[in-house]
Amino acid sequence: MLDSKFVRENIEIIKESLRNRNYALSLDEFLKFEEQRRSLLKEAEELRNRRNVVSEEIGRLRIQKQDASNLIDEMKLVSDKIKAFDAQLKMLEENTNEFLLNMPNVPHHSVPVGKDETGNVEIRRWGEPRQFDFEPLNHWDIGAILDILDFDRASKIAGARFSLTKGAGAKLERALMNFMLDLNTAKGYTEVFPPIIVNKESMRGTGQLPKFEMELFKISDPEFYLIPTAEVPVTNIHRNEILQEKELPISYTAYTPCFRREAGSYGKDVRGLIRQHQFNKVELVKFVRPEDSYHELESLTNAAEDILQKLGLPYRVVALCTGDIGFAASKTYDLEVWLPGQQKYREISSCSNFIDFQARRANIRFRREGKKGTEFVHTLNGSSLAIGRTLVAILENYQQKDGSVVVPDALRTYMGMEVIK
RNA sequence: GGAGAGGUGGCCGAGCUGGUCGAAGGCAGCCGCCUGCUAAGCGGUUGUGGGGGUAACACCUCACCCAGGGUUCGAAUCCCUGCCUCUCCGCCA
Repeated sequence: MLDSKFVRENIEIIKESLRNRNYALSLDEFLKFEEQRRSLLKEAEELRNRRNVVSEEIGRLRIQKQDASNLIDEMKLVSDKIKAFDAQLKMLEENTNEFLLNMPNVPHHSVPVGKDETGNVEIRRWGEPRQFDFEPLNHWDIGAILDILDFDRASKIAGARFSLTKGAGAKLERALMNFMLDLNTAKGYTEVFPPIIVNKESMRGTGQLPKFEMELFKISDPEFYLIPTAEVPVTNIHRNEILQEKELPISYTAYTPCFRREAGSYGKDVRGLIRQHQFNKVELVKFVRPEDSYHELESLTNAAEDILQKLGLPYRVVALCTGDIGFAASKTYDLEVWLPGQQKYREISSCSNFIDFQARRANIRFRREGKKGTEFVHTLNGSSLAIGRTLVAILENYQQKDGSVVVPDALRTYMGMEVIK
């Protein structure tokens, strides 16, 4: 969420941001309501002040056993007026708040301007796509040959866009989680295992609600949501807290299942593991001082890249442009892994700096050493990595002519085998 | 699922027969004094958010005693709803 004062005082910046993000939001109504709200607030507060002063006087008179009925009558009227003001204020506040909750973050000046994913900019590449002396297969074909992926039965159990891993496939999934968590904790990230069902406040805190309800699985009675990413529960660990400067940066890593409706992606990636309603992911989350956040974004992105490098998977780093960047993010790098089955780089991680956008929604602040008052922290997160897609990348990149798959060196102790066949 | 207790400032803890309560007292923190150092002791001070104000402070004001409603001239205190915590019984991985 943006600061309403910031919006009021920086209309041009906001307008440009909305234009670059392809958002058709009019600020005029917001500014009008904001103006009304502030002038009403002032009047209402003056009346409250009057009531406070006179009520005290009434108390004094009663102790002295003097008559205060005329003052009480007057205050009845004042109280009625206050109620009327409050009702109006409440409406205006709901309007402006609703507006702010639906307003996206302002992209950092280093974010390339562009209208969709074609405007994204490649920053660097690592690794060379392997040259095959045979026609590389898709991961679902490899999975079928090795009998480690079973989509038919998964759809019987749950439905479309669910998967079932089996044998070495299931073990590979577990090996990847452990490998990633071990690597992350060795870098100083604290491992947490949070709830994967959360309340509305948490979803609002990180920005999924109110705007993206359609993308979430919801449980009613009682009302809960399944998390679409560990970002939600982990960032909300510190909701409504004031942290000490010396505690920062706080770094967490978490493995969780993730659940997404994938509404509106009907034609996309219908086969295979790429786009599932349920998938596993290891996430990195950081809480940092404002002046450190862009530097920390680089460090967090490097941590995610390190996993790909240790697995020997070729990838590239892409800076998302203003038209493709997420609602809450001020800057995002996507990591895209090479998939021989598709002859394409596909997203496997997304690392973002949210600056104070989530912190303001979730009310996560910190106090500077020796200074009065509080400031919002900056929050960041990134996948390290999406497990299912990593499994896809391994199957496709390490496949052999005979249909077997070589286990990357880094995973052999976790897998207890060198080849899946 | 049944029965009960409770949620107050960084922490502990009073207030809860409605008024002078942003809230006693203690601890912790900060500033100063004192003893040759340390400890103890003495004095002062220390919440968050909004609005106004200032060059910036100061300052003025409103709100906040789990959350949301209600009663009242006035609510931390009374009433209702929700959430959470704890104890006992039952049930269960």
